[in-house]
Amino acid sequence: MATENNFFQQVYTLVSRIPAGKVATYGQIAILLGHPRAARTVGWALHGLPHGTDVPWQRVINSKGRISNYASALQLNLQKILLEQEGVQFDDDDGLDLVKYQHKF
DNA sequence: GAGATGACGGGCT
DNA sequence: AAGCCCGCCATCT
Repeated sequence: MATENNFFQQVYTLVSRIPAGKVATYGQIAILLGHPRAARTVGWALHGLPHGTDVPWQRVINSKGRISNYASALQLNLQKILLEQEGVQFDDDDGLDLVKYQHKF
Protein backbone atom coordinates (compact mmCIF):
# COMPACT_ATOMS: atom_id res chain seq x y z
CA MET A 1 0.00 0.00 0.00
CA ALA A 2 1.19 3.42 -0.79
CA THR A 3 2.48 5.58 2.00
CA GLU A 4 1.32 9.16 2.30
CA ASN A 5 4.42 10.86 0.96
CA ASN A 6 5.90 9.02 -1.97
CA PHE A 7 6.63 9.13 -5.64
CA PHE A 8 2.94 8.86 -6.42
CA GLN A 9 2.13 11.98 -4.43
CA GLN A 10 4.80 13.86 -6.33
CA VAL A 11 3.25 12.76 -9.58
CA TYR A 12 -0.18 13.93 -8.49
CA THR A 13 1.16 17.30 -7.42
CA LEU A 14 2.96 17.83 -10.69
CA VAL A 15 0.01 16.72 -12.81
CA SER A 16 -2.21 19.11 -10.90
CA ARG A 17 -0.04 21.97 -12.16
CA ILE A 18 -0.85 21.26 -15.80
CA PRO A 19 -3.26 24.00 -16.95
CA ALA A 20 -6.43 23.19 -18.89
CA GLY A 21 -5.84 22.93 -22.61
CA LYS A 22 -2.30 21.68 -22.08
CA VAL A 23 -0.84 18.20 -21.66
CA ALA A 24 2.33 16.47 -20.51
CA THR A 25 3.91 13.13 -21.28
CA TYR A 26 4.67 10.39 -18.78
CA GLY A 27 8.34 10.69 -19.58
CA GLN A 28 8.25 14.42 -19.02
CA ILE A 29 6.72 13.99 -15.59
CA ALA A 30 9.33 11.40 -14.71
CA ILE A 31 12.16 13.69 -15.76
CA LEU A 32 10.75 16.56 -13.74
CA LEU A 33 10.66 14.33 -10.69
CA GLY A 34 14.31 13.49 -11.18
CA HIS A 35 13.74 10.00 -12.62
CA PRO A 36 14.26 10.24 -16.40
CA ARG A 37 13.45 6.59 -16.97
CA ALA A 38 10.55 6.15 -14.58
CA ALA A 39 7.78 6.90 -17.07
CA ARG A 40 6.22 3.53 -16.29
CA THR A 41 6.00 4.39 -12.64
CA VAL A 42 4.22 7.63 -13.51
CA GLY A 43 1.63 5.63 -15.39
CA TRP A 44 1.26 3.38 -12.39
CA ALA A 45 0.68 6.36 -10.17
CA LEU A 46 -2.21 7.63 -12.28
CA HIS A 47 -3.51 4.10 -12.47
CA GLY A 48 -4.28 4.21 -8.78
CA LEU A 49 -6.31 7.42 -8.88
CA PRO A 50 -9.96 7.29 -7.76
CA HIS A 51 -12.72 8.47 -10.11
CA GLY A 52 -13.67 11.67 -8.39
CA THR A 53 -10.08 12.81 -7.99
CA ASP A 54 -9.07 16.44 -8.38
CA VAL A 55 -6.00 15.39 -10.31
CA PRO A 56 -6.37 16.17 -14.04
CA TRP A 57 -5.01 12.78 -15.08
CA GLN A 58 -6.48 13.24 -18.54
CA ARG A 59 -3.75 15.73 -19.33
CA VAL A 60 -1.06 13.07 -19.13
CA ILE A 61 -0.39 11.18 -22.37
CA ASN A 62 2.38 9.15 -23.97
CA SER A 63 5.35 10.39 -25.97
CA LYS A 64 3.54 10.01 -29.27
CA GLY A 65 0.86 12.46 -28.28
CA ARG A 66 -1.70 9.73 -27.91
CA ILE A 67 -3.80 8.44 -25.06
CA SER A 68 -2.10 5.30 -23.80
CA ASN A 69 -4.84 4.23 -21.51
CA TYR A 70 -5.43 1.09 -23.52
CA ALA A 71 -6.17 -0.85 -20.35
CA SER A 72 -9.60 0.76 -20.19
CA ALA A 73 -11.36 1.61 -23.45
CA LEU A 74 -14.10 3.38 -21.53
CA GLN A 75 -11.79 5.77 -19.73
CA LEU A 76 -9.76 6.18 -22.88
CA ASN A 77 -12.81 7.63 -24.55
CA LEU A 78 -13.53 9.76 -21.51
CA GLN A 79 -10.01 11.13 -21.50
CA LYS A 80 -10.33 12.20 -25.10
CA ILE A 81 -13.66 13.89 -24.44
CA LEU A 82 -12.31 15.74 -21.44
CA LEU A 83 -9.31 17.03 -23.38
CA GLU A 84 -11.47 18.13 -26.27
CA GLN A 85 -13.63 20.06 -23.85
CA GLU A 86 -10.49 21.84 -22.68
CA GLY A 87 -9.71 22.90 -26.21
CA VAL A 88 -7.34 20.15 -27.26
CA GLN A 89 -7.97 19.05 -30.82
CA PHE A 90 -7.26 15.49 -31.98
CA ASP A 91 -6.42 14.57 -35.55
CA ASP A 92 -7.85 11.67 -37.52
CA ASP A 93 -5.32 9.41 -35.85
CA ASP A 94 -6.61 10.18 -32.36
CA GLY A 95 -3.36 11.98 -31.73
CA LEU A 96 -2.73 15.56 -30.64
CA ASP A 97 0.02 18.04 -31.49
CA LEU A 98 2.54 17.79 -28.69
CA VAL A 99 4.51 20.77 -29.97
CA LYS A 100 1.36 22.80 -29.63
CA TYR A 101 -0.19 21.39 -26.48
CA GLN A 102 2.66 20.07 -24.34
CA HIS A 103 2.96 22.17 -21.19
CA LYS A 104 6.34 23.58 -20.23
CA PHE A 105 6.75 23.53 -16.47
C1' DG B 1 13.87 -10.34 0.16
C1' DA B 2 12.62 -11.98 -4.61
C1' DG B 3 9.49 -12.03 -8.39
C1' DA B 4 5.71 -9.91 -10.80
C1' DT B 5 3.28 -5.71 -12.40
C1' DG B 6 2.19 -1.62 -15.39
C1' DA B 7 -1.83 4.94 -18.04
C1' DC B 8 5.89 4.09 -20.87
C1' DG B 9 9.82 4.81 -24.14
C1' DG B 10 12.98 3.89 -27.48
C1' DG B 11 15.22 0.78 -30.60
C1' DC B 12 15.17 -2.99 -33.71
C1' DT B 13 12.82 -6.34 -36.92
C1' DA C 1 5.18 1.30 -41.71
C1' DA C 2 3.45 -1.40 -37.97
C1' DG C 3 4.59 -4.28 -34.44
C1' DC C 4 7.52 -6.79 -31.18
C1' DC C 5 11.16 -6.73 -27.60
C1' DC C 6 13.96 -5.10 -24.00
C1' DG C 7 15.13 -1.89 -20.47
C1' DC C 8 13.65 1.40 -16.57
C1' DC C 9 11.71 2.13 -11.85
C1' DA C 10 8.66 2.43 -7.81
C1' DT C 11 5.19 -0.39 -5.91
C1' DC C 12 2.68 -4.75 -4.89
C1' DT C 13 2.14 -9.67 -3.59
